[in-house]
Amino acid sequence: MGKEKLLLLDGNSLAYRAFFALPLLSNDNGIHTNAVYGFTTMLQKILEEEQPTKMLVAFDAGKTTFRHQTFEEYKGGRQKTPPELSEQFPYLQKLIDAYRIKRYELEMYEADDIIGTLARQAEKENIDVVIVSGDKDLTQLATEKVKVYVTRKGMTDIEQYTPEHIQEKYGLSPIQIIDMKGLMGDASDNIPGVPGIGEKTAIKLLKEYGTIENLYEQIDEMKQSKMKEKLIANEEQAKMSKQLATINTNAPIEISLNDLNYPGPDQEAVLEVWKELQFKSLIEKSDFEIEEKETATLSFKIVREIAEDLFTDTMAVHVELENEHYHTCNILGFGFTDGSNTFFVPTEVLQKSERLKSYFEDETKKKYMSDLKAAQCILKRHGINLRGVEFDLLLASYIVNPAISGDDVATLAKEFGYTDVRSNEAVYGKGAKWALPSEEVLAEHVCRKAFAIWSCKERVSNKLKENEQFDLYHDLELPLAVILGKMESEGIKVNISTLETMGQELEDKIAKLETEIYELAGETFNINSPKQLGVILFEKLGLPVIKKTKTGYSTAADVLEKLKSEHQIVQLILEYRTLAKLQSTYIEGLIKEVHPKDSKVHTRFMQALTSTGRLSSTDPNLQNIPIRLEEGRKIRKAFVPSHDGWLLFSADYSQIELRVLAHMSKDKNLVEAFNQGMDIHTRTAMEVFHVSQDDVTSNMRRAAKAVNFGIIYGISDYGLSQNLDISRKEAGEFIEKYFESFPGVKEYMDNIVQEAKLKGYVTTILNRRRYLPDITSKNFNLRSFAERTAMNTPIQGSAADIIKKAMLDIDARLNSEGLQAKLLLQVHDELIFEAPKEEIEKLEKIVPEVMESAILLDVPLKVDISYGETWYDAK
DNA sequence: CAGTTCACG
DNA sequence: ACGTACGTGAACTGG
Repeated sequence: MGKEKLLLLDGNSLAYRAFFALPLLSNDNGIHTNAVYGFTTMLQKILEEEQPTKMLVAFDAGKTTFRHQTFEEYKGGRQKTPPELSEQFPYLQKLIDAYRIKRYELEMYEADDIIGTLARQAEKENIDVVIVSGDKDLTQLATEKVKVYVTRKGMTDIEQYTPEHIQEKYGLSPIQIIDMKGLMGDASDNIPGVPGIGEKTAIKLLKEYGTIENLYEQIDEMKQSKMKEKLIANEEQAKMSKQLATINTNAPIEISLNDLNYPGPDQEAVLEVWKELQFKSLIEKSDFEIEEKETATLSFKIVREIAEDLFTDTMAVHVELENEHYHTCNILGFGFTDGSNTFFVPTEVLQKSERLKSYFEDETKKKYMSDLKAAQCILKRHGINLRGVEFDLLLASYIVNPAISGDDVATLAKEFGYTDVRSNEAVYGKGAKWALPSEEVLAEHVCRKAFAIWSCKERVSNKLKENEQFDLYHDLELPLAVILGKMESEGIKVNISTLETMGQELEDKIAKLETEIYELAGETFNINSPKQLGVILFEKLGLPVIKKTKTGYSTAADVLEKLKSEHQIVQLILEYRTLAKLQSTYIEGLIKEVHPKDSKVHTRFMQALTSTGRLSSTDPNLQNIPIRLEEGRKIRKAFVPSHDGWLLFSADYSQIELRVLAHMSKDKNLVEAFNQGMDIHTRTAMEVFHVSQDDVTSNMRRAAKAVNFGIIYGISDYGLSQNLDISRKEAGEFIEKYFESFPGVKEYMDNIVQEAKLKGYVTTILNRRRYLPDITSKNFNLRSFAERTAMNTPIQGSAADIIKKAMLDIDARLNSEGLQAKLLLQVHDELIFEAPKEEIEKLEKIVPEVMESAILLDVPLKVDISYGETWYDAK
């Protein structure tokens, strides 16, 4: 057997050291990871260099130790362990266990004493010892056989304290370190020492006298000095300090050297912890075999004839799509598994087999999927009504953590520790290189996705239950996906010729503006290029530079607005921008999205994307169709009902976010304002400007409105000053006055930021979560951003909860009333329907009633409705 | 593919 | 002292 080597680590001091040495990293779940990361890098390095045969990480047990009996204030005045560090200890322990390294702590003793005791025992057995710590306290243990390593700056930079090194550095032997501390004290442990004696003096004295005891025996011979007086006056304290600094090498440990054998890491377990903490760089460069190992084999069949009993009662089902545009693309195949039987069904079977179709439509056959909405929509195009979906990995993952990015099964499954799915890119290639692989390869890929869904279901569901989010997922998002799918499949009709006519007119106007702009500029250039435009405005024409971007001059609208009076060209550019935007995005862009078959646009509502719980809309985005300016608003004339004799019907929540704020903050004044049914901006103006309702000018109301927005966004004086174009001081005064009038809001905002710091996340009315790891950042910008987010997300997210719930309720109600009216669009606080004229009267009553009672708040919800022949007229 | 701008709530 | 309002998507430029 080779030479034994014992490696002893001081867990607490290393964790502290790493925590303060490294920036405050965190994973997607908002758990901070820097201390564990630093510890890991140090550990990896030391394992490689030292190749120990025995190992132990020692921890401090509790607050009080035997040293406190000597000196009550030992380690007094220490800052409490920051919560960002405390939360890391469980992970640190998990990691150490994964390495199969022994951990130990002992009541009333510190890690130092455990280490000292074991070091001396090992020495007697002629075993080499290496001690690693984050501070120098342990250097007193250094001998011929015991090396003490202390980490410097980073974590992997190490200073070796051998007796020779200590001799060189201090001119003392290791054991004299204790005497040195006795004389000079140690501020971090609150060891007093002798006041007025520092490192230099202590070393000088010890070189002469050897030990504190010896020094005091011979002190009479010392020549008179201030120092001598101090030493005499503090003899007791010096001796006590030495005692405190002395590591106990005879601690009553219940662990022996034989228990410390180190068998090497459990690589799989270590990787598991690294993945959880997202130590991506470590995973990549680790020589652990796991990442490279072949994914576990999965046996599957390719099924072309559907037997009667092929489908079991509960299965994971995956519908593989050509691309993300599920309203237009093809199905590539189907994967199924019930955990023991896994098979692939080629797309063609859909035409041939009634059984496959009825399986999808059979409500009693429970299906676990990922992105049920996509499957529902594409199957609908094949005349199939998907039913019985009980689990959706995409939605469940989103509820667990909306920050999880990526919507393919491989990425999602990975989040929950299942890695045996290849990326789509690896299977198909990307961009121009995209190609269908052989059926065998495709089948395996699709089957693996189904298997991944099956494997993750339990874990994700448990996580949801643990977070008390199962209801949000199961009773809100899951049924909502079905409704959104219906809305998307239904689509909204677009009158292309209306758009084309508008496009013609725009083209003329844009051409005219172009010529005028070139004339005023004295040359032609690309007006759409901020870079070229900047040169014209700020160099050639010499206009004052108001704002800069990273890359040059800002030519954004708010800047140009301020330059209007400086030069005629500015106004023309603003007009050009407005029209060019309409033309490219809303005329040309929209026309491209109209399906020729039905003259409709079928947007995709992204249900697992935003960090607040809102939906988003793409291809086309129907949530940002112009309305604020009349020119743009006319675009809405092109959106029409899909049948003659039908109308578009719109219902929108009035001030939903401020009402949510009133509810959540319970601010008396704000609640009262809504209960009285007042115009909230006017009311805010009355409070902030101390005037009566009749004396509120339109400017005051405008300012008050901006303040209200600011409150929702997580107010800052700077932001408000930018918005209102006033000084920061004035903006600050507005805010102050607002908070004086609505103290409950102030209190709520303070509390929510506190809560976010404590828990690492904020929640909405229906317990949707958003993690905010940056809330404890030392970086002002990151932290401020997280604080504003903490204030905004519960408001924006709760409003999203409310309208989502309303969509479920309205869908149920339309069905139960047997109405033909169809919900088509959602625009954050607004629902758009189409309905036969004859149903309008009913809708006028039903829709507000249902929306207003979706979730009951401490203040009433108010819904305004309108309808007309086009979306434009539904105003 | 990042940066800028601008449309919406 | 720090330098931004919150949440999105699309079009365009230019490296």
